[in-house]
Amino acid sequence: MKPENTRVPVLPPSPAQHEGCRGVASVLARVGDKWSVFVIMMLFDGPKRFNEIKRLIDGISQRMLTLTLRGLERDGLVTRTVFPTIPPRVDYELTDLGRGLSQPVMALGEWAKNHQIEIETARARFDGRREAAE
Amino acid sequence: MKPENTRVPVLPPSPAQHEGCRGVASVLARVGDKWSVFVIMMLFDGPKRFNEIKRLIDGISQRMLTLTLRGLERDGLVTRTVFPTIPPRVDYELTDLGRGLSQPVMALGEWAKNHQIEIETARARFDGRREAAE
DNA sequence: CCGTATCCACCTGGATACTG
DNA sequence: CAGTATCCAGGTGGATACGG
Repeated sequence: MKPENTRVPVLPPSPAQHEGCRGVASVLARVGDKWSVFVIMMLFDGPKRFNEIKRLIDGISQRMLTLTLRGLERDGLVTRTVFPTIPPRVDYELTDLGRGLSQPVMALGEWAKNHQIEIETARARFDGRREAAE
Repeated sequence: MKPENTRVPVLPPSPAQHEGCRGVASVLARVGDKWSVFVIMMLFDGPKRFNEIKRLIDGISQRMLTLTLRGLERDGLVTRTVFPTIPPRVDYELTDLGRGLSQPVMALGEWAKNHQIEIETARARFDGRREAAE
């Protein structure tokens, strides 16, 4: 995984139709990759070790946690500090940038929590109506 | 596409470790699916027709727009109104719920636009350092 | 115009095993 | 403990063609 593997909708030939949607997409790709947001939330209240995060999220594979953390590190959202002790110890911490991003992300999370029921209801209704039309 | 195909990290055995992350995940899955956010943003300033949206986003395939709109409709975020004219005409519009969601989404978009450069810089630095270690 | 259906390349992400 | 490597199933999304 190196450069711009996150292929993203560039809204191509039309120039600046809604102002800088290109950059939005690249961040949204981060937010949307299933694990990044969880990691960000876990790191919100201070630095944590690798396995600590792994335990907290639980369900994430070692591989995915590594990839996610690397991605966040690459984007300058978290720092990785290695303590050359035995056994090795690695701390991950949100950068200022990461803490900044966590604000709107948390807001989104809040909204999600508060409207979760409405969405589930809407889904049930939608699926119900589809079934009625079998 | 019907029920809960959006498989989501449930943070399984540990109960309520950070309060309702389950619902967060399901919304984030919507937000993260590469196109939903764009559609939401396009619909922010009023209802639009199918091909109108398609033209605005441009890069999205007909199939993906259909799937995205269905998903948003299922979640109660947009309404779909069919005018039985010839040729047929279908309008999509944000619901109140959808407009509510668009707030934190827009906030996220704003943040993305404002910090796009920092992230790109961080990426370049990260990739550069990796290359130096070839 | 607004879709649905089909096919298929690619990517994501889990399981597992192995190193420093 | 903190990774890396490999393998592989399943999902995602583009292209294309066709239907109402």
